Amino acid sequence: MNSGLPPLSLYNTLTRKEEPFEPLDGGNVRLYVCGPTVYDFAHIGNARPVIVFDLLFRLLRHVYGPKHVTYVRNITDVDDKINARAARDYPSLPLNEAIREVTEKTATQFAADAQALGALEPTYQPRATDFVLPRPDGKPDMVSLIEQLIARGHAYEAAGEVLFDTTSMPDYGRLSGRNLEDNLAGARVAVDTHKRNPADFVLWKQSSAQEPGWDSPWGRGRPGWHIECSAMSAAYLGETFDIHGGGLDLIFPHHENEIAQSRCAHGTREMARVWMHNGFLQVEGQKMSKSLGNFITINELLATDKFGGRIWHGEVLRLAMLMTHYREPIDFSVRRLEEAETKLRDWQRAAAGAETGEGDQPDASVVAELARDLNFHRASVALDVIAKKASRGQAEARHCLAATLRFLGFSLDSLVADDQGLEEPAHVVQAVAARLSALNDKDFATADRIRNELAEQRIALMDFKDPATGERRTRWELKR
RNA sequence: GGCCACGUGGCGGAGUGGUGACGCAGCGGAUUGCAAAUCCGUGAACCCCGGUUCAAUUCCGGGCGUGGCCUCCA
Repeated sequence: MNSGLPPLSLYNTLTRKEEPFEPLDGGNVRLYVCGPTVYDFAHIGNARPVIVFDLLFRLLRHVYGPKHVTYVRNITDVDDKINARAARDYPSLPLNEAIREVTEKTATQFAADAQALGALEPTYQPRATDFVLPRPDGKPDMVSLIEQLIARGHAYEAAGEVLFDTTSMPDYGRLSGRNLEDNLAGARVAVDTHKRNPADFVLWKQSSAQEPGWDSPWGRGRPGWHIECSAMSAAYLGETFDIHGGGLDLIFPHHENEIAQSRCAHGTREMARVWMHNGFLQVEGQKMSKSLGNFITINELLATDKFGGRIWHGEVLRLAMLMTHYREPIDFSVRRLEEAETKLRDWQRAAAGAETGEGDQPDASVVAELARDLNFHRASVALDVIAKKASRGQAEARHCLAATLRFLGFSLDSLVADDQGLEEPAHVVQAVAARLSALNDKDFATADRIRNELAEQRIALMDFKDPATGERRTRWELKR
């Protein structure tokens, strides 16, 4: 099947190698990525996995067909940070209502951010709170998973909590390359006395009357940090699926513990076959942190002048992220954004006027580069070759460039707009004609005045020679 | 202290056991009344020290530097 399409290979954190990708079921390729905890605006570090795994989603859809790829990105709406934020921001509301305010507002903002970054919506975006208790539809849930872990001897109750027994799993720590002794040696927090082993982690914990909680076999409480992803991935993708993604910081303990929970609860040999992790961001050479004052949210970048004294388009941020291979660290800077903007504008200029339609296919060489572990940078070099041809006037290349840009998640007019983006282009057309007429009369003062007036409306004029007649003609674009 | 990444020209960044793509910026030129846009051309780099090898930026070891993780931070 799919002969003629490039072989796809992906780097697998589990094996520390790039491997050929073979889906378990080519008719349903399954991808899970850890989504946001909705307690505050997402920062630009959070934007990277959104963009990287969107690119993977698009590539998989291209290779296997849009109907044959399932992408799940969860929303974590139960967390102690959410509780704290709710109590702080809505002190007059009952906690549960306050929590709902916080999670609704933040989830909506996140969806808007993701869209601005050119990311497609995942197939499913489940919320953790819908998967705590057993469900009418019988999909896996956290309480049932925990019961299963206890029944199979992988978890135990202690001091009102349910804990995972890490010694019950012989290869616990394989993903992160850790063993239990490493964790012991590095422990900097006093070991909780009710844990049998220092590395054991919480599956369920008690809630006080003031905290959100669900009635469970172990009393009123709430789920531990990791169990939600085990439940929601199983609910939509099954016990074993193809790819699990997230940030590098999640390898340990989150993904390690997810693997432990899912495999032990289901009695399977693997949870996901391929584990992919994106690298981290620094900002202007320094770690991003609130205390350094270089903490920047996606929304601030898109809507305020906080970074570099101006706003930036979401697609510029997208390209700025993709310029560097997804596993490499990125030093985020104004200069990087400027370069991304220049590049995207060049591509859009070269694609201007292209006719696009439904059945358009992206360029094969670009796809082939992406198939090599999402090597976007090499793909962009291939795209530059096409853009060069397009800007020389090859209509076919222009068409291909436009289709490929769309495939990669970029629009054709985010930085450069032609008359479609303008309500009344007639006055521009008129002004351009008047200027050309003035130029013919060598009336440069008038011509420049018209050009300046248009510039104030963010309309830039560019003269060029008609290739056929040699006459001067003028092109214009709306700068955004 | 333990584990894991990363370190290529001013900047971004790919890649390779055999004298190092490409992009941005710079510089020179064409075009232009001037600009912008476009086109052509161009200089410049593989953290340090050992080892393996006929040959290392690429493999191995050590060092230095940066970053991440080390039990509730997605």
